[in-house]
Amino acid sequence: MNIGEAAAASGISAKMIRYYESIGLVPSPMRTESGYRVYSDAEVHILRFVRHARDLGFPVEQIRDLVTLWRDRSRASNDVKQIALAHVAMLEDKIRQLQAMAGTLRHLAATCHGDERPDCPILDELAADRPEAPHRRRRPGLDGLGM
Amino acid sequence: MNIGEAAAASGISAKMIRYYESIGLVPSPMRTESGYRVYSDAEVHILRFVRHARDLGFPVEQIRDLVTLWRDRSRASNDVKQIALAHVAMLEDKIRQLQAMAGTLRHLAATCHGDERPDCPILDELAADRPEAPHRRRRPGLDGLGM
DNA sequence: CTTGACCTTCCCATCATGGGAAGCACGACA
DNA sequence: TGTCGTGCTTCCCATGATGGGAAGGTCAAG
Repeated sequence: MNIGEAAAASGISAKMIRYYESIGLVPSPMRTESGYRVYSDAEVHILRFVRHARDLGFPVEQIRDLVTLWRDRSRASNDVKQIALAHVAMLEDKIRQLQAMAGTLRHLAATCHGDERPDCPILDELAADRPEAPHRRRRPGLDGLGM
Repeated sequence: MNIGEAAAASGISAKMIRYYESIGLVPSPMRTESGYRVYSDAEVHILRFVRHARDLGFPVEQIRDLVTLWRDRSRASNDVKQIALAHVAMLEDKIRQLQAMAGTLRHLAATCHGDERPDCPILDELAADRPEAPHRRRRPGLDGLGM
C-alpha cells in the first residue's frame, strides 16, 4: 500500500504521515527499491489509532504514550485511564477559559446597541485601565452556551 | 517610558510589544538618539487596549480592526458589535468541539475499570476501525462540565 | 515512449509566544 | 572617570500540527 492509499485508509494526510514518522510517532514502513513507502495493514491500523486519538484532541506526546501502552499487552488499564483523565481535565480547563471569554464578550455585546451611533461599551471596556471582572452568569458555567 | 516600563504598565512582554510593532498592530514609538523606544501614555493606552482584546481571545487581525475602529471616533457601534459577535460564535464553536471531545473521553474513561488489568475500552475504542459516535449526553451540552 | 499521476526530499509559512546571543547604552557607585 | 550590572537593540531559532510548493524520480496506462 502506497502512502496515498494509507492516507485515504487512515484519514491522515500523506504529509502528516511522513511527519509522524519523522518524529517517531509511527514506525518507518518498508520501502520499495525506488524508495516508495509501503504500508502493511498493521501499520495502517496504527495510523487509524493515531487519528482517533488526535480526533479526541490528544497532543502528540500523549498519543505516543497511548500507542506504547496499546502495543504493550501487559499494560495496566489504569495507566491508560490516567492519561485520558488528565486530558479530560486539560480540555475542561480550556473550555472554562473559552467560556469566560465568551461570557464576558456576550455580556458586552448585549449592552452595545449596535446601530449607527459611535457609542460602544465594547470599545469602552477594552480601553478601560483595568478590565471588568469576567461576566457573572446567573448559573455560572452552565447557561448561555447556545446549545 | 522605556519598553520595560511600558511592558509592566500594559501587561504585554517587551518581546511581544516589539512583535506587535513589527506587524504594524501598534504604532512605532519615538526613539532616543541611541535607539531606545520611548513610549507615551497614549501608546501605553493602546497597548493596554490590545492586551484586553487578547485576553478575550481575539486573534491579532481582529484586534487590528478593533484598534482602527477605536481610533475612528465616527465608527458605527454596529461594526464593533459584529466583530464581537463573530468572535463569540468562534469561541462557541471551539467550546462545542472541546465539549464533544471531553464528553466522549469522559464516557470512555468511565467504562474503563482503571486497575491492574490490561483490559481497556479506551484503547479498544481508539483501535476500532471506525470511532464510536460522540458520547450522547443526557442533557446535551449542558451537564458534566465539572463546573 | 510519452503523459499524467504519484512518490521522494527539502524549504517555507502559519500563529503568538518565548529563549538566547552579541553588542551597545545607561546609571550608580567607588 | 572607570567599572559593573541592568536594560535595551537586533537577529536567529523553537514551539505544535499542519499545509503549500518546488525540483526531481517512478510507475502505469495508452
